[in-house]
Amino acid sequence: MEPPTPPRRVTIVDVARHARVSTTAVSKVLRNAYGASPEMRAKVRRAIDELGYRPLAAARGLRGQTYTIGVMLPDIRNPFFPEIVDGITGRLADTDYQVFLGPGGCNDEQTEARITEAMIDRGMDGIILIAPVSARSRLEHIAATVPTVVVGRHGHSPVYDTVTDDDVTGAALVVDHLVGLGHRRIAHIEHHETDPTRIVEMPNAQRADGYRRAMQAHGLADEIDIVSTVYTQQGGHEGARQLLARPQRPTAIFAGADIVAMGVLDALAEAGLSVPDDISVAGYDNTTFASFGPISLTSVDQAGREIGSNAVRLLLERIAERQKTSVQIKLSPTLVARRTTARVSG
Amino acid sequence: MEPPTPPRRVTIVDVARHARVSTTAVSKVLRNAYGASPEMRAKVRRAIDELGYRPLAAARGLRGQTYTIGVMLPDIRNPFFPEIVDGITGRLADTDYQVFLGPGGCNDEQTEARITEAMIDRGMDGIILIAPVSARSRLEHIAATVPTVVVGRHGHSPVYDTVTDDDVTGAALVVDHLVGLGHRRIAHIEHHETDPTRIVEMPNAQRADGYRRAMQAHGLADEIDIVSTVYTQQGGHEGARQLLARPQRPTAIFAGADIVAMGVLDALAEAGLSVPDDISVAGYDNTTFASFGPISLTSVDQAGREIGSNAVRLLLERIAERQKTSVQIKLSPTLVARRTTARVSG
DNA sequence: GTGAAAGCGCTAACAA
DNA sequence: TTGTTAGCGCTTTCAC
Repeated sequence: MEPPTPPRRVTIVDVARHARVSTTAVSKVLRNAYGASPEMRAKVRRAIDELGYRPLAAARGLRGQTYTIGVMLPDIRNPFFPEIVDGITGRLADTDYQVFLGPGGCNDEQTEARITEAMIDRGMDGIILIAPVSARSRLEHIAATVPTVVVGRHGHSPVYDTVTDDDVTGAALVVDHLVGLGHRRIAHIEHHETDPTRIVEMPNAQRADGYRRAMQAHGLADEIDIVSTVYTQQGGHEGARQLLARPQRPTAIFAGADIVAMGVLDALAEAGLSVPDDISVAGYDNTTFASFGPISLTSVDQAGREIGSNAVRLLLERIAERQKTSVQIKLSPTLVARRTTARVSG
Repeated sequence: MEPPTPPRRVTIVDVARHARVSTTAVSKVLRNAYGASPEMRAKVRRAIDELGYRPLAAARGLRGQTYTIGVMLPDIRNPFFPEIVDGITGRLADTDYQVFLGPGGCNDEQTEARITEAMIDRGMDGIILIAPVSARSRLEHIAATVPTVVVGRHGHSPVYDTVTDDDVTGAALVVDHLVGLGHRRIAHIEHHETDPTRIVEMPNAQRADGYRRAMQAHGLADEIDIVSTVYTQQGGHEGARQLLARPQRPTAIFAGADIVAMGVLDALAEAGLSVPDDISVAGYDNTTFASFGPISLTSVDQAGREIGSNAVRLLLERIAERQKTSVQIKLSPTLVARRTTARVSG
C-alpha cells in the first residue's frame, strides 16, 4: 500500500523549530537578507539540509518573489528559439530563479494574451517575450504590471527593455554576399505584414527593408523584387513558385527565414532546378536545418544564446532595481556561407 | 511619467464588495462550487467582468489548486515534442488550466530533478514528464508528491500513469517494409543504454528490441547488426561510418530516430553513396525534417498529438479523483514510406 | 542581531 | 443558500 496522502511538506516552521530559531531568521537566511549572524546562518542551513526543506514558491510570492521567470515562445517549432532559451537558462543556472516556458499559439494575439496573463496571475517575477505579435499597447500594459524584456522586436518603449538582432544589417550581409558572387537579379521572400505598428517593429519587415536598402546601395534598385508570403515552409514554396513564373527569373533567392528557404528548395527541386548551379538560395537564422550536410544552407546567424543571456541580464536588473530607464540592446549577426550559394552562372 | 508603482491588483475582496456579497460567494463562483444561487452567480460574474478581476494563482494554491500543469521536456530541440505539446494544450484550451514547459537539460538527471522540484515547489497541480531519463525511484517519488503522468517510457508503476507508443511494433513496421523491398542486410543504429532499469523502459531500447525480434521473425537472425551510438546527428553520422566500414555493408539502415537518420544521410553523402539507389535509410518519429521534400525520409509516425491529449486526460482524472489505480495507454505507430527507401538493387 | 505578529489573496470549515 | 472566520507558508514591519 502506498501512503494514501502525500506526506506533509516540510515548512519554514519545521525548520525554525529544528534549528531553535524564529521563522524570521530562517526567512532571512533563505533570502540572504540582512540581519542574521554567521552562526545563525550555519545553524539554519544545517536544519534546512537535514530536513530537506524547500520553500514553497507560491507562498513566497504572496508577500515577496516567486523566483520564477516566464518566457513566452510564439512557436515551439521554430528551431531558432531553443538557442535563445539555452542562453536564458544558462545564465540562470547559478541563481534561485527558475524558467518556465509558455507555449505560444503560433503568432496568435489571443493566445499571447492568455499566456502572459497566466504568467502574471502566477506571480512571475519577470517575463521575457520572444518575438511577440501583440499590439504595442498590450506589451506596455504587461510591462506596467511586471518587469518585462521583449526579444526580437524593434521599437523602443520606456517601460520595457529590448534585445534584438540587427536585421537590416543581416539582410545586407546576404545581399553583399550574393552581389560578391556576381548576382544581380536577387529576389526576396518576406513575411506579409499588415499591421501598421508591427510593420516597423517586426524583424521580417526589417529584413525586407535591409534587403531593399542594400540593393539600392549596390545600384540594383531596379532589380528589387519582393514576394510577400508568410514565414512557413509553404510560404517559401509558394514564394518560389511565383518567382519562377517571372519572365526573367532571379539568379538568387534570399528567404527571410530558414524555414522559408526549405520551402524554396523544395519548390526548386520540383521545378527540376539544381541549387546552387541554376539558382542560389540563402536563408536567415542559421537553424539546425541549415547546417545539416545534405542541405548546407547559406544563412545569417543571430547568436541566439547571446540574445537570451542578454535578455535575462536586463530582466534581473529590472527586477532588482526597478529602474526607471529602459535599455535597448542590438546585436550583430554574421553570415554563414554554405553550399546553396555560388557564383552566378552564365 | 509612468505610475512608479503598478496599480494595486484587484482582489477577491474588491469583487465581493462591488457585488455586495461575501468573498466566499465569489470564491464559490470562481470554482463553480456548490452553494451559490443563479442570481448570486450572475451578480458575481458581472462584478468580475466590470473590475477585470483575475484570481491570483499563487494565493489559490496556498489552500487549493493553482490550475497549473507542468510539462517537462527533456530537449526542446527534438522536433517530435512540439506535437505532444500541441496535444496537451489543445485539450486544455477550454479549461482553466494553464500549461508551462520546463526546459530539460538534454537528458540530464540533475536538470530533470531541478525542474521537477521547481514544479512541485510552485504548487503545480499535476506534472507530465516526457521521456524522462531519471531513475524510476525518482519518478515514483515525484508521483507520490503530485499527480504525475509519464510519457514515452515503458514500465508500469502503481503511482503514475503512462502513455507510450508501441516502439516494438514501430520497429517491426520498418523491418517489414524493408524486407518487403527485398532487403536482407538491414542494420540498426540505437542509442546506447547502460542503466539496467532504463534498458527496458526507454523507447530506444524497445526499438532495438523490436528490430531484433522482427529480423528473427523474418528468418534474418544472422543479419542482425546493431551499432550503439547516441540519438543525435553526430551519433547517426558516426554509426553510419561504422556500418560503411563493414566487409559487407548493409543495404538498408534503420536509424532509431529521425535526427539520427539525418546524420546517416550526411555520412552517406560524404561517402559518395546515393540514397535510396545505393542504400535505403529509415528513421523514426516522422518529424518535420522527414516530410521535408528534398529529404523525404521514410519514418515511423507516433501520433504525438494523441499522446499529448491522452496524457492530459489521464492527468486531469488523477487530479480530480485521486484514483488509486494507475492506467497505461499504449498507442500504435504507423509507417510513412517516402523516398529514402527503395527496392534493393543488385 | 533577533523574534513576535500582522498580513499577502485565496479556500474551506463551520455557523447562521 | 449565505457569510464568518481561520488558516495555507511565507515575508515584512517593528519592537526588543
